[in-house]
Amino acid sequence: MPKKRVLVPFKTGSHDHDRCIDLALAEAESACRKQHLRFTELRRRVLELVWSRHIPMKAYDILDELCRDGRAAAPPTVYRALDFLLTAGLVHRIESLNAYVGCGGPGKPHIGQFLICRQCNAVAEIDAPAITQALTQDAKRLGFRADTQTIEIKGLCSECNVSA
Amino acid sequence: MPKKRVLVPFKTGSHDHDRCIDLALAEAESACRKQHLRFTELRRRVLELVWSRHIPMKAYDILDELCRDGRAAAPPTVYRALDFLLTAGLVHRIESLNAYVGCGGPGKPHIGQFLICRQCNAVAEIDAPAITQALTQDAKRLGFRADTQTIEIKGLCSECNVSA
DNA sequence: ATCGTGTTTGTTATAATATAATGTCTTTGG
DNA sequence: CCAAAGACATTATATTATAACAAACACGAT
Repeated sequence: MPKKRVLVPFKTGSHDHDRCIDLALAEAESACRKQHLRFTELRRRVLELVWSRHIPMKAYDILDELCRDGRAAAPPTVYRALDFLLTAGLVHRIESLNAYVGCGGPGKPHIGQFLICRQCNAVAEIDAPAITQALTQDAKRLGFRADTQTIEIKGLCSECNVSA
Repeated sequence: MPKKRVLVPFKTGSHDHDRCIDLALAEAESACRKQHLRFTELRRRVLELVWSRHIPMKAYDILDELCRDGRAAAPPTVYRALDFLLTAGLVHRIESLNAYVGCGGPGKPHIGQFLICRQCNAVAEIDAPAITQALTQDAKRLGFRADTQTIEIKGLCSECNVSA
């Protein structure tokens, strides 16, 4: 079984976040080229906005930013771009927040598990195949064929834990 | 470690569903009495509607039913009742569907994991402490103190699997 | 019993999230 | 270059959820 990995660690502290963004955009560019998907200016910008912090971004916040860019933008503008990014495996949707985060392991298909800090909203993405498989197995025992998993854990990240 | 349990099995086939409802209402009644919570007529009716099928119910569908009852009802009517039932541990919210299902193990605190059929929408609730604990443990290794978990698996239930 | 207090419900309004439908423009492959 | 498909713009509307305040009700203390 593949080993557990931390796909996106908590990054609440200061770090060179421009590098995170640049890396994500470069990976996206390359992933899209490989799959013959069009990584348009709009999609690139939306992905950049999703990655603008290590916290989930809401669709309407992204919309506001696009408008601030001076771009003609309405809800469908954002939702279409997000759909594309979701389908391309470049972002994940956090169901319990109606919000979106950048995917930490684009290219390699995986089922992400998310840790979400109640306090600072920081999100970490991990990939624990043992859990994925255990769930799939448990489901199978009930005759259920699992195809997608939504796993979102809320709590306090290490920094907020200390300060709480 | 407590053993894995099926709290609510798939019940797509025919069964005496009135018994499911009656049982759920009786358990709710008793749980509320124990905790000195008011199980009002409205709350009882909303719980009954949540349990009306083994599929997730949406807030506005519940609202429609309340109106059909002839009751004065508006969105807050439903959301307040649902909040109460959620807090009392009598229903669960399915985040990925914005919908609600009856809790299969009220009284005993637990973290439910949900299996949701894409085809017929049937939902089963299981309680697999091994998974809950593995996730809590993985989180802990990142300094994250988990307090709630959202686990929702989509796929095909046994019946839909056969007919698909 | 009844008064005061906190809880529950009613009511109106509005916020937040998401999609439908249609037309135009752009890209791409032939 | 042209045709077809894909991407984007635009308008309207559907869906989900909460804020704010008033009225009704339930319960304990007297």
